[in-house]
Amino acid sequence: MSARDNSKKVRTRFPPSPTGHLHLGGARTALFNWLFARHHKGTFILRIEDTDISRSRPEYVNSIIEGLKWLGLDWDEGPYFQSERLSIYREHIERLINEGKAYYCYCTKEELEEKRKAALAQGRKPRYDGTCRDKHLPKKPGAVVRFRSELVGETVLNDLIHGPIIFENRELDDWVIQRGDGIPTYNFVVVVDDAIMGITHIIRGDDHINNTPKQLQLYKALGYEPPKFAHVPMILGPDKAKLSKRHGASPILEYKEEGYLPQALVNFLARLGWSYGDQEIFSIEELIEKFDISHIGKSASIFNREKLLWLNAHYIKEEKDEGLARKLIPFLKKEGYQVPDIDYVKKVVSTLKTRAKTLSEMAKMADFYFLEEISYDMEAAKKFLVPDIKEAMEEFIKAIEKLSDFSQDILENLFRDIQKKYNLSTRKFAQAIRVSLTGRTVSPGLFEIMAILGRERVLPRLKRAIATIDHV
RNA sequence: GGUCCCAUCGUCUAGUGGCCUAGGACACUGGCCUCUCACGCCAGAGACAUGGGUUCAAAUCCCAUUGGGACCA
Repeated sequence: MSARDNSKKVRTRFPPSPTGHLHLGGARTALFNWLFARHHKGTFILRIEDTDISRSRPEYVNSIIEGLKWLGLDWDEGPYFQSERLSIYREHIERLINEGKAYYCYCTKEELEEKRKAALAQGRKPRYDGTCRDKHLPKKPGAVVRFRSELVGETVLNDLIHGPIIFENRELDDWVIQRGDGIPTYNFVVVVDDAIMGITHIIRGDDHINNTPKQLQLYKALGYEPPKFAHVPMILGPDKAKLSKRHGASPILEYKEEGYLPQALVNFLARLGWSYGDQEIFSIEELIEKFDISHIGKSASIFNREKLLWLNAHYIKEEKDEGLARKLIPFLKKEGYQVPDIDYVKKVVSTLKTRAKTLSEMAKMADFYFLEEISYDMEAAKKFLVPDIKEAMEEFIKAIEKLSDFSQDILENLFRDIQKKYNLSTRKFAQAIRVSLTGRTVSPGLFEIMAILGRERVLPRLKRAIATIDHV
């Protein structure tokens, strides 16, 4: 068969269950699988694990897909839906039963609960006692199907990240592979799908390590060759507990809303658990080229928003004005500004890109470029819009009115001359103008602001500032 | 409770027995640049969980302890 050929070509998968949005942990798992597949020129598969019908929601499927797309993680096959593959699972269950590798079990929940308590009371381990194991019971509504797991020996998982992990078979009990309602269980379905889809490498969270021996025994019973496993450490919150909402583990798409760039997130996620010497910044191409499982660490990592922010700032600085302007426009609109043409936004962006860490932050900083009438920060106005600068301001205005060329250099020369003439400190005069134009004491360079705003917006603001001097 | 995993600066990490007086990055502190802020540049502080081994030599190998996490119930 072609199984041998297939074993050469890498096939990975990302199998989210649509019971929630795509979060950081899932996104990183997806990224690692994607990178591994791309690195080896293999195939990346998307599979939606929606067998839990009660908790699965179509809107989560959409959200996950959109999240992956935004990050740029494209898949070559799928999305497959497990809910459409139930007959495949049923066939496999029947096969196992016929071969005596699985059996129907009539034990009720209550009975099992009692046995569990009894075992616990006697200091024994609470595991299935094998009541129905050798009864060869026929199918019956409500009966579960259990896997006949091995009683002796050991199952070893040769993990690509952790090395060999040995499990004593006697620690495993006859676990349920199909519930009373006829729905196969997670550990069963995963194995069947991965085997049928020819998955060669499973990269997943190390919270699955303890599931693996069960799955390994199932591969064996089913006669499929198991894939290679790489169990990646988890991402924890700042309190070292499993990452949850209150840690900022918001859905991936929320990062988009907050003005993060996908490259930043990808770079951040890649470096969380994986490293390449001292390198911190990686383009997608570089990640594909350099990614390997052997440099994935073993210990859990904590989500560190500061570093994400730094990376985002980095990619904002790196992005071309044109592209950045396009990305910024939705954020400007969200702030309620009237947005003129893209050329104007491009200029705005060029002055803000070293100052903002996110696009939404940038939009907020940009208010004075778009608002018709700015509002003063009262402290700033009180401090800098003072009588001392009034005359100089008036002369500055007059000079500007006469200017034929409203460019940065000209404006700066003019500013210097007047500042000297009136013996004002650069700081004092500049801050007065800054407050006049932006309402604040912090902004991009004065003269670039003026050149962008243009004379028609600069003059009224300066005049208004003079008028307020007497009132503040 | 049982099983399993993990352990280097606050955080992400480099490190695969001698190159380690432990390197880089974020954050932090100081300085330079400067019209403010930011960017940039320079400098600084800051870690091998503990205890035993093994070895001429251990962050690195082994064992125990402690601490964290996950899975199964």
